[in-house]
Amino acid sequence: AVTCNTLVAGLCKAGSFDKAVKLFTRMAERTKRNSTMVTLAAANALIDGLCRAGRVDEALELVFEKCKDKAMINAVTYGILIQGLCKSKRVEDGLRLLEEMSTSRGLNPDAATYNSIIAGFCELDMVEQALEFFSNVTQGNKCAPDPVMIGTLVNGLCKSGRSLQALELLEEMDRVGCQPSSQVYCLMIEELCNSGEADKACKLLHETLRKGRAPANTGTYTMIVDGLYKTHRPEKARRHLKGILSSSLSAPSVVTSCAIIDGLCKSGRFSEARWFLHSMGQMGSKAN
RNA sequence: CCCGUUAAA
Repeated sequence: AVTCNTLVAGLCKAGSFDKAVKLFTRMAERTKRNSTMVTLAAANALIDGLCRAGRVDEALELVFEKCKDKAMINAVTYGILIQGLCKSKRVEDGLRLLEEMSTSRGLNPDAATYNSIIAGFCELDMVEQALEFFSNVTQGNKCAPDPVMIGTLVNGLCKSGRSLQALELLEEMDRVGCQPSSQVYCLMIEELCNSGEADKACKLLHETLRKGRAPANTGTYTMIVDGLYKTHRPEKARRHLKGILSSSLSAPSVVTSCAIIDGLCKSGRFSEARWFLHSMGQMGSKAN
């Protein structure tokens, strides 16, 4: 039965609705007793498939009108519908559903569901409302700040040209022990470089290296190196690059220093690359 | 336990 759930979900994602529905009905028929959890997961996958196909209203109708069985609705069902609404820019409807699920069904929204709302606001260029919603949820102890929410907000703020505010949020959340994925740091660094704040980007990279959350791709390093020399005096650029060599608890890894040298070479700064290699030696980092 | 959330290459 568990594999059937996964299968239904997979068929939906692959766009084969009919097959998924067929499988689902066969599952439902065979279900003897007490496997409501199992078919619930499959039903949710189907609802999600409908939403992703842009058929949110059909999904809503299915859940709230055609389905009399309360056991076939859980918090994930609501989460899916709320996401569906938000993705079709109907955040207000999503909020209504969010309200309903706790007040009239006693279901608790989780971080994923709250995040759908935040993402919905961002998509509508309503970052201000997204931030307000986020602080209501977290300050009101409904939900702890979540790494995904931070990612959503950072993305939203950056996309609306407020990268410095995004950085502030990132730092603030870091202080309360909430850090997003390395992809989000990657995005943040890119945005900072593009808005002439390569020095801040470099500092952030330094932080992520210390925390083991550094972006893994070399493109990020290239951007920082390029940005540093483009927007700052060479002395300042060197100081920032040196910052990565020093003051970390452990020496930078071979991949880190390689990536920096790579970035210097790719932007044609060969003498700077030689300088960096030399500095590495002075600071006790070995090249390979 | 299985189903839903943001994100770089």
